[in-house]
Formats: sequence, structure tokens, C-alpha cells
Amino acid sequence: MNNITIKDIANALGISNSTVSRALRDSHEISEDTKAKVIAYAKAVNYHPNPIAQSLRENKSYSIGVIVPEIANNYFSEVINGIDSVASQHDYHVVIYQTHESYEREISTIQHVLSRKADGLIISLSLETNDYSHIHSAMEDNFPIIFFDRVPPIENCYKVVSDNYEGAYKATKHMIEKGKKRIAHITSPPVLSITKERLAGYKAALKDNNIEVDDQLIKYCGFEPKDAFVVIDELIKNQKPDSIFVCSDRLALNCLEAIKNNPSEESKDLGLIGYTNLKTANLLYTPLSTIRQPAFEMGEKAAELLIKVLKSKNQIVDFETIILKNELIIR
Amino acid sequence: MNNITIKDIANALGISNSTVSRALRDSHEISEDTKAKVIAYAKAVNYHPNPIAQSLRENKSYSIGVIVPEIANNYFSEVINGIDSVASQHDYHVVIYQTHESYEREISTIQHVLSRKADGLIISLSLETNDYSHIHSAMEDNFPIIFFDRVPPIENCYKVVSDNYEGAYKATKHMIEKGKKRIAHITSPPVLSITKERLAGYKAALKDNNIEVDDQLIKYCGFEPKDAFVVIDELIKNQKPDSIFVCSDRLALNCLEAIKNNPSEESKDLGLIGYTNLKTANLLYTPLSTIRQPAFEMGEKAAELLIKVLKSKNQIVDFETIILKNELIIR
DNA sequence: TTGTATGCGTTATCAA
DNA sequence: TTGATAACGCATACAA
Repeated sequence: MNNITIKDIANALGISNSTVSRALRDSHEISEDTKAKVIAYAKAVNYHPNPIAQSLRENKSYSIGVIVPEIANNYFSEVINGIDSVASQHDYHVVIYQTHESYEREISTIQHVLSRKADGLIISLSLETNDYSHIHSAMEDNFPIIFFDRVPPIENCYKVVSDNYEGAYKATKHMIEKGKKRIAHITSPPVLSITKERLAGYKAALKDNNIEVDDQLIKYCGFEPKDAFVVIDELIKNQKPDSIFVCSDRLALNCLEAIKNNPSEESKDLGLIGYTNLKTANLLYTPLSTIRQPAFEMGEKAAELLIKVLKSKNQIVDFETIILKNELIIR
Repeated sequence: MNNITIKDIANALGISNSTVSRALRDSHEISEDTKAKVIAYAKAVNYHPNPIAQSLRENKSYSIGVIVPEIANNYFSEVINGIDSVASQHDYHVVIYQTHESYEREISTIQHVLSRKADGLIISLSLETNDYSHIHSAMEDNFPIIFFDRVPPIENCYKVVSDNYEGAYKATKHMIEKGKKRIAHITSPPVLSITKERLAGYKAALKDNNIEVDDQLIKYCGFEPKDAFVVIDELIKNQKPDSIFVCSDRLALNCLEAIKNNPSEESKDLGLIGYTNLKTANLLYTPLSTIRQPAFEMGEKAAELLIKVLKSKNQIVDFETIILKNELIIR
């Protein structure tokens, strides 16, 4: 490997390390003459500063940790895409971790990010997380954290979310406008911020249209295929909905599968709408209208916010919650 | 942030840095007594070694670079998942980069990985790459690289691939067994290794079943939706295939879309089979049998191989090509 | 068994 | 304008 150091350049040119260092950083206290010489030589030998040494010196790693529940999920991989596009522009690199929805892994992963000296963290919480002391302790140490999508119930922090209330409201309203009366709501576990917000939007849309909220039609559902199967089965058999509003990519997939594998008269004319970023939503066996989150843009915003915080390390950047609009795609 | 260093521990306990360092590394030349004291204190103050300092010292970063064309692609995100699962077990962290199929970005990204001092690289080549000098020069520097999926035409290197020939053969044979005679083949640009191998498998299956290869039925197709549209249109109008074998996730998506948006008598009974890892293949509007690559496992293997190379830095690990079987899923 | 001193590559302070 | 030197945190060769 090419391991030219400042020292090598200094020796070759018969000048001192510090002169070389300063010349490379274009310091004003170095003569144009030596500057030119140093830069030319550095280029000739293809010198690159050792970022690890720089990190040690500056106590910065120029890396940002990204923690998501699952990489192999459309929504999250699109967010990561957005984060990467901004981070790489600013010469930060992105280090990715997944929790696989485990609280334990979330704790250890955050530890890892901290001990690896990432400059900051962008995170969407795991499904299991309902205690936030690990978050608080990281925040108390002034470690910059941007939360996105699944955010903690903490006031003073940076958040990037989509307008879940509004998205769910729009989805539900759309179903109502299509003449649906018994709109079931299958959603993620109640601990998640997104679950609560979407549920509220769903309920509000019903109320505003004088449809009574029937708690039997609201089902919290785990992410295992069998969970969806049980829920769908119970729902269709006993509750006779005329439509279903499914939240989250994983749930949408599982529910569609459950319905497909267990077709019935009732399930035939079921109106479906999903809160999902599935790329294949328009190609499915049954039309799936969707509320689509601006995943890529959320990643961009999160990264921009984090970098803003990092670059202004001395001044305080006000805590801020960025809320992005969802898109209703009718199919 | 918690910035306890070895020095702090040494001062607190009134012993020297080196004793602390050795005690923490469980050196045999330190008494059990002091070892215990040091470890207890380190734990009490929540000491974590600074990995950047360690990296500088050991000239290792414990990070592995991963370069893929697109993160937000099922296949690649599953591979990354597999890489992550192995890497994190071995305390390596995964730094992700994407080329967006650009040769330029591939070059600059590799440069970046090198200058960032990643310990090794796992990469799938971009679509545009048809010159391999950047690869050669990295390899000449003895930088450990594992190629996967889209590998370069270089003999002496580490590769993890799936058996594309066999996969395409199986797919084609399956279509033949279903009675199809005019099986079109829509595939990625010819520069890619996977393209050539799959094409060979396709042709072999035809020949073995006494079906003449018709070059008009073989279409190379770019990854833009309109590319697929043009290809599908020409194919159906002029070539009248009775089935299509589509390679790659992106192409499958685009082709399905093109067919759906432009339905015709001919396209109605078209048999479709895809070389894809789409999670929704069983939920599509038209049954899509698939050849599924063991993406997660490919990631695992690639990471295992890389870590093997890294850990045995002195002995030479023989160049090796790992070939994994694909799965034919009939729908 | 423990301590002293040095170096990894860089930047910055202080002198010259 | 340049150079000598220390420091970032850690690990180790060499001394004691």
C-alpha cells in the first residue's frame, strides 16, 4: 500500500515535518516557493494524509453511525441511501449497524458507535425499545444524535419524521371516499411513536366523517408472518371489514401474503391501502394504494441536520423536529 | 463523552501506563493482583480503549469497506445484511459506499476506501466498469479485496459468486418443461460477468433441448424504466415470444411494469421467470417464478473470506472462488 | 513484575 | 519563513 507520510516528504525535500504539514494545509506562513515544491512532490508520490492520525489528533473520526432495525427493508435502505448521498458530499463516511429490532442489540450497538468514536449518530429505534435510559445517557454526554421515523418520547432532541398523523388521515379518508365503512387498521406494536401517530390520524379521519371507531377493527401486529396470518384471519372471520389500512412495509407484505394464501369471499373485495415504500406496490396481485414516506429525503434531512450540528460544535443548534409530508398514491 | 484514558487509570492507581496497558490486555507478565485492580477500576470508570489510537498504533482500522452499485436494491441490501452479520461478530465494522453504477464513482470510492485505511474491501462492480486498472493497482498494493456477484475477469483473486450458468440453465429448462418454445432472454449489459454466464446457461439449456438459439430473442437492457419499455415493446411486437426470462431485480421490476402498462393479447399468456431476489415475487399480478440468489449467504461468505485473509496476514491464503447454488422457486 | 521511553502520523506551540 | 518538540492514546522494546 501507498504509505507515504509527511516525514517522507520532509526527508526527500530536506525540510522539516512541520513545514511540509503547513505547506500542505496552505498555511500563510509558508513561502509560495516551498509550498509549490511540497505540493508538487506530494502529488508526484501520491501522498494522502492518514485519516487515522488526523482523527487521533483532532479527536474526530469523520464517520457517522447509522443504526436501523433492518438494512434489508425498502424503507430503511432508501433512508440510508439519502444519508449516504449527503454524508459523502461532506466527506463523512457512513457506518451502518442493525438492531434486528432487539433492545439488547440497540444498547450494545450504541455503545459500539460511541466507543468507535463516531462523530454522531442517526438512529431509528428498535421495536422492543420502551426504555430510553441508554438514549438519555448518550445524550447527556452531549453526543450528537438525530432520530428518525421511530423516535423516542423525548422533547429536547433532533428528530426527522414524516407526518404520520396526516398520512394516516389521508389514507383513511381516501378509503371513506371510496365508500368504505368498516376500515380495519393493522399496525405496528403500540410502543412505537409512528404507531400512535398513525392511529390518531386514522381515528380522526373516521370521526370527522361520522364513522364510529370500532376498537375491534384496530389490530396491533408483530412482524412475523404468522402474526399477520392470525390477525387477518380473526379480522376477516369475525369483524367483516370492507377495507384494511396496513402500516409498515413488513406488515403489508405479510398481510398480503396472508390474504392471498387464505382467499375467501369476504377477502375478495377488500379495499387495501398500505403505509409502505414497497417498490412493487403497483405490480401486486391486488391494487395497493399507498402512503409513501419520503424515505430518501428523510435520510438527506437527517444527515444534513447532523452535519450542521457537527460543524457548529460550539454554538448550540436549537433542537428541531423536521416533519416531512407523505404522498398518497392511488392505485 | 466518556474520555477516560489509560493514563487516567495509571494516575488514579499510582502505577505506570504500560502496566495498565498490559493488565488490560491480560499480559502474563502482570501480577494477578494488579491485573484485578486495574480491571476493576477500568470497569468502574467505564473505560473503553480508543480505537483510533489503537488503529494508528497497529496500522489497522478494523473496518471493512463495502462497495455496491445501489444499497436500495433487495439483492444488495441482503448481501450487506450478511456481511454485517459476520463482520460484527468479529468486531469489524462495515462502511458502506455506493457507486450508482458509475465507473468514475467506483474509482473514487475505492480511492476513498484505501485512503481511509479500511483493512479490506468487498465489492460488486459497477455497470460501467470495463477497465480494470483501478482494480489491478489496488491488488498490486496487496490490498485485500473480495469480489462478489459482478466480478472482474481476473484470475488470481477472491470471488464469491452464485452459479449463474446453472441458475439460468434451470430457469430456461423450467420454461421448456412448461412447453415454452420461444423463450426470450432479457438481461443486463454484456460487460457484466453475470450477464455472460447467464446467457451461456440459457443457450445451453436451449441446445440441450434441441431448441435453436434465436439471437433476436436475446435482449440486453439498461436499468432505466424506458429501456425495458423499448425492449419489451420490440420483443412482443416483432418476436412473439411465448415466455421471457428476465435477469436481475431492477430489470424484472421494469419489465413487469412495461408489460403491465402496455397489455396486449400476446402479453397475456406470457410465461415469466426472473433472476431476482424480490421479496414480493409471490404477490405480483402475474405469477413470477424466480431464480433466487442466496444473497445473505453470499454476504456471509464474502465477509468470512475477507476476515480469513485479514487474520492470516502473513501466510498466504490461496485465491479462491466460492460458488453458491441458486434456488429455483416455481410459482 | 513493573517502569521508562519511543513511535504510529498528524498538527500546533514555541523558538529561532 | 522555518524548525524543533510536544501531544493525541495506545502498545511494546528495553531496562530495571
